[in-house]
Amino acid sequence: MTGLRERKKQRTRDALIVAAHELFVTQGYESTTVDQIAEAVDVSQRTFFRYFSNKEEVALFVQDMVERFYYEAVCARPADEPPLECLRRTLNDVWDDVGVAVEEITPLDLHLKMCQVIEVTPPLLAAHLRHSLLMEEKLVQEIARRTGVDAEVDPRPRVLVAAFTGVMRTAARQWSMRNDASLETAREVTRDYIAQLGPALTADWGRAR
Amino acid sequence: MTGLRERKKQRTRDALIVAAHELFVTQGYESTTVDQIAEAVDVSQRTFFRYFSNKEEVALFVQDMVERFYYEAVCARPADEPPLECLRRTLNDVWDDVGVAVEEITPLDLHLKMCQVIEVTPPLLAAHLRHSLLMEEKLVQEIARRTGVDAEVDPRPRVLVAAFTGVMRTAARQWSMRNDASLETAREVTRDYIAQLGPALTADWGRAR
DNA sequence: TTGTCAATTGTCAGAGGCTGTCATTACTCT
DNA sequence: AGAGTAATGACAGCCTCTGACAATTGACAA
Repeated sequence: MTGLRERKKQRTRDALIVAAHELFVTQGYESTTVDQIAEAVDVSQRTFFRYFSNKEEVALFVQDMVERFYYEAVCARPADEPPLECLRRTLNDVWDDVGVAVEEITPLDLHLKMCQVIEVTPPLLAAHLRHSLLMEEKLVQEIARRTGVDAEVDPRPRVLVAAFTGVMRTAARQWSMRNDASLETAREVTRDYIAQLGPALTADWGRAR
Repeated sequence: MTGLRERKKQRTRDALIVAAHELFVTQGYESTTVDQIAEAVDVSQRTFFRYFSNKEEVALFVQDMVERFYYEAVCARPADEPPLECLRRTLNDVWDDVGVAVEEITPLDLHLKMCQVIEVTPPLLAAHLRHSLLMEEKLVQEIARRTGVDAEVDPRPRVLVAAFTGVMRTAARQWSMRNDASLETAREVTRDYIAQLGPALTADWGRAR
């Protein structure tokens, strides 16, 4: 099924991603031109734009893949789990597999550095947030399906997902600003933040954590 | 205090905003060129970019103002309120004043239509989300100050704000997709969604709303 | 009022992102 | 091997955005 043509395309795409990310990480996103990326892989600029509809897309490609990965893991869960627990446990279970999936395209190291670039580059951060919002909507539909409620009538699926992903994003952001950017610390920070979701909403913040 | 020079600038800026928003609303954001906007106000394209650093900025100017407005209202609140209550009540109290403040720049009608354009225009939505994130960070600092905790150590301010603003955004999004886009319905939708924050997070969704 | 200074603007040139078109090259399939 | 299709390269061109410099206009003091 995988003809030479398709393998070649795959390789070009991956090469573009890795070359682009390396340039972004070393000299910054905005001061890297598409011409440079194309030249690094020895294709024309026009070809670059046939693989990625814009410069943002190549920067966010791996991130988007990770989010799809998480979404699909949620869908594969037993339907009788309480919604919040489902989101939380998926996060925990899926972590290692994500690392493996990423490595098939780009070195994990490079990806983690790229995550930090995304956080500090306004147009990338903006695009990333928008992509996350699309994924949120898919999660809403899935949670609604699992619980048998209609998301257009009952606000709870949207509210739950909004709150949960909001906290996840915050954790990711905090993690990205540390100097030890490893998968392990990312996991810990995220777990800690999610655990605070309940306490943060209660009226009384009396005793600190 | 307000010399002729300054008044003139203000007028040019407002004219650019209104002209831009009218064009965006009628013919779409992406198919409106900066040249068209500049021409509508009879200034050069270069002058447009002296008032707004990019095309997005003129589209989001009023939105950003509204968010600043909310933030400042939060800061003006008594410090002994529980954090969640503070965010919730501010929302309720500030609503009418926002309408008045907007009218000083652009017709309220136009602004509400512009809100819908933002939601359905990818680059605008992206930039809007990013701006909201910056405001979130300011809210985090304010909540941390009021409650006397350190946001770099205690995750609760970030978690609370992330959850709260996440839900607010969701409400805004849902509202924007209705056909009766009035301030009043926006208020109602938002209030309803915020009220569901507690119930959505509990394990048992047993009885529907 | 008038002259000087500073802020605002217009004009021009140019880089960079992105798209349409068309000829050329590279695979696929019979 | 040869027809058919997909991928690519090479232009040309639009639009966003920036730098530089000259022209204009308001502010303010003499």
